[in-house]
Amino acid sequence: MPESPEVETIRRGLERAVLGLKISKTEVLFPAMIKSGLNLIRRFPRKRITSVERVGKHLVIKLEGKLCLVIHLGMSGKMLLLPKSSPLPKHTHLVIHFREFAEKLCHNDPRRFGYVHIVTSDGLRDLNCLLKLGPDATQLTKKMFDRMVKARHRMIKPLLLDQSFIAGLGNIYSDESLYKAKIHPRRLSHTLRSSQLDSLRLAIRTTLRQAIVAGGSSLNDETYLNVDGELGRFQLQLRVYGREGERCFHCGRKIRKIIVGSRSTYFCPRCQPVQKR
DNA sequence: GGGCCTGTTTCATG
DNA sequence: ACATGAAACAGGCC
Repeated sequence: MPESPEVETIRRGLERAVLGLKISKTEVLFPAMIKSGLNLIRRFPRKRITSVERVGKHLVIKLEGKLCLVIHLGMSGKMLLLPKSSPLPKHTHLVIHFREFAEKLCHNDPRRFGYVHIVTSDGLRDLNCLLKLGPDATQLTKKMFDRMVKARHRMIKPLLLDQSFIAGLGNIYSDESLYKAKIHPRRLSHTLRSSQLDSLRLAIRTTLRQAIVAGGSSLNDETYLNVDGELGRFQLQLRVYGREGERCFHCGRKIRKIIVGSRSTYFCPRCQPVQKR
C-alpha cells in the first residue's frame, strides 16, 4: 500500500524522531527480509543517522561510516517507533535501538512483499532496485513528461504504475490523478494531447502533495500507519478509488471498477470518457 | 479451508 | 526493444 505519499510521511516522521541519533544495537528477527548486506549490520552500533531520504517508494537511511539502509515497504510494511519496553508486534523483522532514546525503531511487514538492502555509499550507486527507477513523480517537467509518454505505446494507467517509467505512483494515486485530469485509464499513451499530458502531470503533483499533507491513505484501518502508529487521512478525500457504485462528486454518474493491466481500476465513465484521440 | 485480493518483481511469450 | 500477461510472494478476509 505505501506509495510515495505514505513513504514520504514515514520519512518525515523518521527525520524528526531519529535523525542524528546514535545506534546502540540492532536485532534481526527475520534475516530473509535482508536481500543483501546482512554482514554490514554488525557495523551499525555507535553510528549516527545522518539522513533519511526517499527514492520513489524506497526509504534510504544513511549512517556514519558510509552505511546505507534501503527499505522497500511492499504492501504491508511499516516503520514503527515503540517504547523500548513494548513487546514486538508480530511480523517484526528488524529492530534498531538508540543510545539515549526511549524508543526503538521496528521494521514490520506481515506480508513480506518488501525487502531491505544494506550497502555502503558505493554500493548504493549500483543498487539495481534504485538504478532502474524513472524520474520521481513529483519532479516531472512539462517537456520531459510529454516526450516520455508519447514515446510509448501503452495504456496510460499501467504506464503510470511502471516504476521504471516514473517512480512513486501506485494504484490509488494513479486512479485519482487520471480522474482529476479527466483521462480514461485505458487511453493509449501516444494518443494523448500535450494539453492533456500537462493536466495529468499537474494532477499527479497536486494529488501527491495533498496526500502528503493528509499523512497518506489508510484504507482498511489496518494497512498503513506512520512511525507513530497513526492512520493517514487521505482516504477521506479519495474521489474514485474504492468508490465502485457510488456517485461521482462532479457529475453524479456511478463510479465503475474495471481491470486494467490486471489491476483494479476505478474511474468515472462520464468525466473520463473513452477517447481515441 | 478454499478462493480472492492486495503491489511489485520476475519470467515467459508475442 | 517493447508490450503484455501470468506467476509468485504471504497473510487477511469472507
